[in-house]
Amino acid sequence: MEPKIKETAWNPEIEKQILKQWEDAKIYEFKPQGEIFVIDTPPPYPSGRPWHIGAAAHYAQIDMIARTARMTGKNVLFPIGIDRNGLPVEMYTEKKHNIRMHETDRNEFLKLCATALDDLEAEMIQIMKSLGLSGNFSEYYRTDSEQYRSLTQATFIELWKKGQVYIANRPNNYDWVTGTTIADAEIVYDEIPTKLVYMKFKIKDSDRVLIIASTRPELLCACQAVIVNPEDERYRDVVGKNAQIPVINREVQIRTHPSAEKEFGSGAVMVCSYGDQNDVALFRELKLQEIVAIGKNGRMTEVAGAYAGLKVKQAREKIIEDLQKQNLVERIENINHRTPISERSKIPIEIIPMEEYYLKQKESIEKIKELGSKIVFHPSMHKQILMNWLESITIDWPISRRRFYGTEIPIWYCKKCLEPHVPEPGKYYKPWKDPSPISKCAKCDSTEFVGEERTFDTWMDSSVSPLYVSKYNQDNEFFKKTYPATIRPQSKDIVRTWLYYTILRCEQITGKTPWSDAWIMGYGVDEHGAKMSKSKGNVVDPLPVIQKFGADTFRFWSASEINLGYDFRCSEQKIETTKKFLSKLLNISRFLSGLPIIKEAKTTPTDNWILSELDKMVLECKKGFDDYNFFVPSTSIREFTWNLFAAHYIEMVKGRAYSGFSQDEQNAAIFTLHKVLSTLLLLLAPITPFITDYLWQILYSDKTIHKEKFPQPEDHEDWTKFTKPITEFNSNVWNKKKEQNLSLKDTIDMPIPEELQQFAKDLQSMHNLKS
RNA sequence: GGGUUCAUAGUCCAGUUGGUUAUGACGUCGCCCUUACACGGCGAAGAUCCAGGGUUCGAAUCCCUGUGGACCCA
Repeated sequence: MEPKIKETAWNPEIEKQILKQWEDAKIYEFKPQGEIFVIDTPPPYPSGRPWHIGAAAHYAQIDMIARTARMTGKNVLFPIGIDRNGLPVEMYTEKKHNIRMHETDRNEFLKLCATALDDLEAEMIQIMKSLGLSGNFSEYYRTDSEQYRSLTQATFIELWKKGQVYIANRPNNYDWVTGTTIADAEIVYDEIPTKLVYMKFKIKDSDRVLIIASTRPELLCACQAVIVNPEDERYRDVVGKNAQIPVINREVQIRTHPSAEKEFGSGAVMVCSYGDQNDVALFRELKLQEIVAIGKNGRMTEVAGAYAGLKVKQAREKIIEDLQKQNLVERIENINHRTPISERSKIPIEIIPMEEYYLKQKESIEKIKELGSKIVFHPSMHKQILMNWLESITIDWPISRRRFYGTEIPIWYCKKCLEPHVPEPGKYYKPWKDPSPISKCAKCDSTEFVGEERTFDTWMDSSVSPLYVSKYNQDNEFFKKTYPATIRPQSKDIVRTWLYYTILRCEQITGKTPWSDAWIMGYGVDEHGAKMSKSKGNVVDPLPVIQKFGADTFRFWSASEINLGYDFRCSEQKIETTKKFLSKLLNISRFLSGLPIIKEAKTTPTDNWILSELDKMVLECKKGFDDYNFFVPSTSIREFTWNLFAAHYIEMVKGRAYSGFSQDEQNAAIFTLHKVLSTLLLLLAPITPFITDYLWQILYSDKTIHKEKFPQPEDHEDWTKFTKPITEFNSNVWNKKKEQNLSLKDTIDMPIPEELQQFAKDLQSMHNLKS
C-alpha cells in the first residue's frame, strides 16, 4: 500500500489552508449551553512595534487552555480584545508627531492616537490569527469603544452612588512645565550635580547644634520634623527635644525613624513636604501636617515668606546665601544626586498635593482575601503575590488622571456651587465636550454645568473585563450563564494591578469573585536570560519567526520551553530545532498511512508493552492539562514519541506490520500502531492544532480533530517493567553490530535474555538475529 | 530596606511523598542512507546537583546559615 502522505517534512504553508477551513466551518463558535468555560482573555496593549515574542507565546498558551477545555467537552467562550486606553499610546503619538499632548487640541490628539492604535492593533490581530487562536475574532472588542467605555463609566456611577468614591487632596508627582500630574511610569532618573548643604539646627534647652545635610534647603519652610536612626548613639540624648529651623526660626521635634541612615550626611534628616517619596511616606506614617511650599506654577508659595514667588532653583540659591550670611552653614559638598525627572519636559518633578478622585479599597481588603483564598492559582505559588499585596495596601486607589486618551470621568460640576453630579449609567459620556445631561443642580437649583476634564486610570477599564465579556447590563441571560468566568490568564507582573483590581471591582459590583481560576505566566526573556527592551536591542519580533517556522512549531516550542509561572528564554535556534519534532510526527504518520486501519485485534506482548507505556503517558498528560501546564504534556509526548514509540516499538514491529507473520499478529501490530498514533494526535491537538488536524483528516476521519474528546487511559495491564530491559537489549545489539562493523540489517548472533523471551519473535525480526 | 523566586554537564531543562548507576533536549565529536524520516539512525565524551552546617541507615530532594542572579514593592 502506498503511503497517503507524500512529503517527508512538515510544511508550514499547509497551516494557511487549515486556518481557512476552520474559519469557514466556524468550528470554534461558542454556544451558551451545557458545561460552559469562560476565559477572561487579557486584551493586549498595542504600545509599539514589534509586539513581544513572549506575549505571542503567552497567547499561544491561552489558546491551548481554550482547546484543552473543548477537548473535555466544554463550550468555550474565548473572547479576543485589545486594550487601547492609556499613557503608552499618548507617548508614542507625541514622539511620532513631535507634539505635546497638553499643547494639542484634544480632539485632534485623540484622532492621532486612534490611528496609531489601529496600525499597531492590526499587526497584533494578524499574529494572533496566524498562531491559530481559536478565539472570537469576528467580534473582538476594544476597551476604547463606546460600549466598553460606557460600561467603565456605568460601573463607576454605580460605585459613586454607593458612596465608594471620594475626593482627596494628596501628594502627587507633578510636572509644572507641562502642568500635569504624571504617573510613576513617566519618571526617569538622572544623576544631576547638586549641592549638599550641611545646615546648623540649634537644639532647644541644649547647647548642642544639630547638623543636617540636605539638597533641598528651600524646603526648610515646609520642614515638620527631624529624624535620626533609633540606633544612632550620637543623638540618643536629643531625641524628643525640639530643633530650631535655621532662617525660618520655627521649632520642630526630633524623632526616631529607621529610614534615617546613619552613614548619610550627618545621620540626621529633615522631613519636609515634599522633598521625595520618602517624605511622603514619613508624613503619612508620623501623621505630620503638610505645608505646601511649591505651587503648580513651579514657584514658592506664600509660606516661603521672603522666598515666595521665586522659582525653586532661585529660592534654593537665595536661601543658601542667607544661611551663609547668618553663619548657619557648616559646609557644602558638591555631589551627583539621583533625581526624578519628567520624561517629557526633562525637568525635576515636584511632589505637590493635588485633588484627585479615590475609590475605596481599604475596607474591601478582608473580603478580597477571602475571595482570593478560594481562587485556584496555576501555579499555586503565585497566589502569594496577591496575598502579600493585600497585606501592604495602605491607601485607597487614586483613579483620576490628567490625561486625554482614556475613559472620561462622567461628572459635571454645578457652575455656581461646584457640586459634582453623575449622569444615569448606560451611555458613553465625554464631559469635556458633551453638553451636560443634568438639567438642574441638586443642591442649589442652578442650571449651568461644567464638565470634568480628567480621565480614569486605565486599570479602571481593564478591571471590568470579566463583566464586559459576560455582557453585564447588556444581556442578563448571557450574564447569568457566563459569570463568574472560569479562568483569568495573565502574566505575573500585573498580579498587583490587573488581577487585584479586577477582584476588587467585580466584588464591589457583583459581590462575587470574577473567576474560579487564575493562570499566571512568567516573562519572556532573551536567550541569555536578560529582559528584552528596545534600548538593549534584544527584542525579538514574533511575526517573522512564526512566518518562517509556522504556528505549530512556535506553539510546540512555547509549550515545551515554558514551565508555567517561570520566566522563559526566547531563542530562534531553539524554535528551529522544535520543528524537527513535527517532521518526526509527520513521518511516523507517513509510515502508518501506508497501512490499513484495523479496528480490533488480539494484541501480542510487544503491543501490550507499548500500550501500557501509552497509558502511563496519557495519565501524565492529563495531570498537565488539568493544571493548564503544557510543559508537562508536550515534553512527555515528545519523549514517548521519539524515544520509545519511534525508536523501539516501531522498529520492533515494522517487520510484523509488513509481512512474514500470521494475519493475527500482523493485524495486532497495525492496530496498535494506529492506536498509539491516534492517541498522540488527540493529546497534541490543543498544542499543535494544525498538523494534528491535517494528519487526523488524512488518517482517521473526514471531520476535524477539534471536535473530538481527549483519550482516557485504558487500564492496560502494567508492562512498563519491560521498558528498561527492552531498550537496553536493543542498545546492546546496536552496539555489538557497531563493534563488529556490521550494518543494522546484517544478521548477528545474540542471545535474547530470559525475561524478554515473550518478545523474541519481534526482536529477532527487528535485529535479524540468528535463531 | 521588605517580599517573591531561582541556583543540577558548554547551554537550557526534568527530577512526584528523601531510596540503586541523576532525566531529556540543544550543542560538540565519531560512525552509518537501514523498505517512515539525513529536519534521520546509532554511539561517545561531558555534572563536586552554588557553598557550609544539620536531620537521617540514606539528601539534588527536608531544615538552618551564607553567597550569587532575576523580578516586584518601597
